[in-house]
Amino acid sequence: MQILKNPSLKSGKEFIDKSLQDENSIILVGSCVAKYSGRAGSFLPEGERIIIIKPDGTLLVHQNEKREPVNWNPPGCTASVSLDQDLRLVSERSDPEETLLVIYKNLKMAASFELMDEQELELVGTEEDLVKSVLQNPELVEDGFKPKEREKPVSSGVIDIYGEDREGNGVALEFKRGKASLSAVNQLSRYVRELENKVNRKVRGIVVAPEISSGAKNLLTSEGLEYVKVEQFSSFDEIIYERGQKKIKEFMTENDADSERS
Amino acid sequence: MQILKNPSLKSGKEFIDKSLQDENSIILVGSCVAKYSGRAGSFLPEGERIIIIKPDGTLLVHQNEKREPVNWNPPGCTASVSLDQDLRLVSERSDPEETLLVIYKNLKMAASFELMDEQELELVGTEEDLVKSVLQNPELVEDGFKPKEREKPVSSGVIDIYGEDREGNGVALEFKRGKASLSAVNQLSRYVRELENKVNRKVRGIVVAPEISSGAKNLLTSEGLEYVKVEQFSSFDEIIYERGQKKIKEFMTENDADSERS
DNA sequence: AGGTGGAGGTCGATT
DNA sequence: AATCGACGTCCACCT
Repeated sequence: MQILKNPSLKSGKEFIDKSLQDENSIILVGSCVAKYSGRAGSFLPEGERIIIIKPDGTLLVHQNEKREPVNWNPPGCTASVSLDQDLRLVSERSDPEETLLVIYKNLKMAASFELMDEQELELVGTEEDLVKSVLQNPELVEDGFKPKEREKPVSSGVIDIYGEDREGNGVALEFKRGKASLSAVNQLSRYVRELENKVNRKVRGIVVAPEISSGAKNLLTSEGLEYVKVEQFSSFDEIIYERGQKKIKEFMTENDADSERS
Repeated sequence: MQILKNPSLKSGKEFIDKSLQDENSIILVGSCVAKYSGRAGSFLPEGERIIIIKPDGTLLVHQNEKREPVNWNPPGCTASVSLDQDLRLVSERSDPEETLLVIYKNLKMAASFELMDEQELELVGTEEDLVKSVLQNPELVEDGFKPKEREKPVSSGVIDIYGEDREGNGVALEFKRGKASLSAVNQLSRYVRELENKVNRKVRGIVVAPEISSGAKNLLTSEGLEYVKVEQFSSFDEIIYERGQKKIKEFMTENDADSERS
C-alpha cells in the first residue's frame, strides 16, 4: 500500500507505472479531461474526478454524482501512462477497438493497493429464484399446473417454463423478478403465437411477476394473455436454507431485529 | 481535501461523519463485509474493497475486478456511520426500501474530497444520432423513402420512425446503434402487426443497424421483415459540426493523428 | 410518480 | 467466438 498526497505529475507517472507493473488497484484523484473513441466517441471537459484502475484492466472515471462511471474501459484492457506537458493515461483494447485517454492537469492523490479478496457475492431474489420457487410449488401459478419444460427454446426466444394446466392445455410462463413491462408481454405473446402455430391449438400465456405496469396489463388483456401475481420473497427462507447460507440467514435476522428496534 | 492512512476505526468514524456533513466525496479502502436488503438480498463475506460515497448519496463497493460494483446504493440514498466493535456504514432509502450495510474490520485509507466538476460528457454515436442521420438522408434506408413520424406510439411500444416507401406503403423502422438482436426483431414484428391490423393493409418493417445477429436475421426473414445495414459513423462529422463541438473535433483529429503515427 | 426503451450498457451461460 | 437474456440493472425522457 502506498499513498501520495498532491504528487507532482512526474512522481505520479512513476507511481502509476510501478503500480501497474505490480498489478495493484490504483486510485487517482485530480483534474483531468477524458477522451473516448471506440464503439462510440466522447469528450469530457476538464473537471475533478476519481479514477480507479483494477488489476484486471478495468478503468473507471467517476464524477461526483451518479452510480455510473462517466467514462470507463472494461476488464481486459491495458493501461499505460506517459508524460509530456501533462500526464497521459491511456487504456485500450482491440476487438472491439477502444481507447480511453485521460489527461491529468494535476493530481490531488495517487494511491495503490493490493486488495485481498477471495469472496463472491451471495445474491437471493433473482428471477432464477422465482422460477425455482414455482417449480417447487406449481400451485403458486394455479391449482393443477404441471411444469413440463424449463427454458424451452423456440425460434423467437426461450420460454422460462412450459407446462400444462389441469385440463391439459399448454401453458407458457414468462417470469419477471420485478415489475413486468411491455417487453415481457411482447416476449410472451410471440412465444405463445409460435407454439400455437406449431401444435395447432390454443396455448395459454401467463406473465408471472410481483407487479405489472399499466401498459403491459392492457396489452396482455387485449392479447388474451394472463397475469399471476407472486410475492417477491415468498420462498426467501427456503432459498437460503437450500443454499445453506447461514450467513445470509443471520444477516436477515439481524436486519429484522434492527427494523423492530427502530 | 483530507487523507488518513491506516486510521483507527474511531478516527475513521469521526472522519466519515465530518465528510458526510461537508457533503464531500469519500473514498474508503479496507476489509469489510457487505449486507444488502431491498429489491433483492445479498451477503458479501469479508475482503478488501474500495468504497466510494458521493455527495448525491451514491455508494459504491468495488472489488479488485469487474467494471460493476459488487454492491451499491443509487443516488438519493442517505449514509450514516456508527461504531461498536466494528465500524458500521449504513446507506438507505425508501421507495423502494433498500439498505446497504458495510461493516469494516479495519481501514487502510480514508480520504475525502470536494470535487469541482461542472462538466458534462459529450457523446456521439448513439441510436439518436443514427435516427437523425436517416431523417437527414432518408435514402440511407432506400431510394424514395419518406419519413412521416418520429417516435410514433402504438399500444405495444414506440416506432422509431414511421414513413412511406416510393409506392406509398407504410414502413416502420427500428434502429439499433450496435448489433440488432432477437429483441429488436420482436419489437418491430409487433409494431408492424399492430399497424397492419389498424390500417388493414400490408406494412413493411425494416431493422436499421450496422449489424444483425444470425438468429435475428433468420426470424426477420421468416417474418417477412427487412434489414438495412448502415455504417455506424456515416455522419459522425456532421453530427459534430451540428453540435458545434470543436473540442470533440479536435479530439478526433488528434486521435487520427495518433493512429497514423503508430 | 409511473411508463418506456436505450446503453460505449455489463455479465454470465450456452452453443 | 457469437448469441441471448437477466440485471438489486441505471438513466433520460415523456406522460
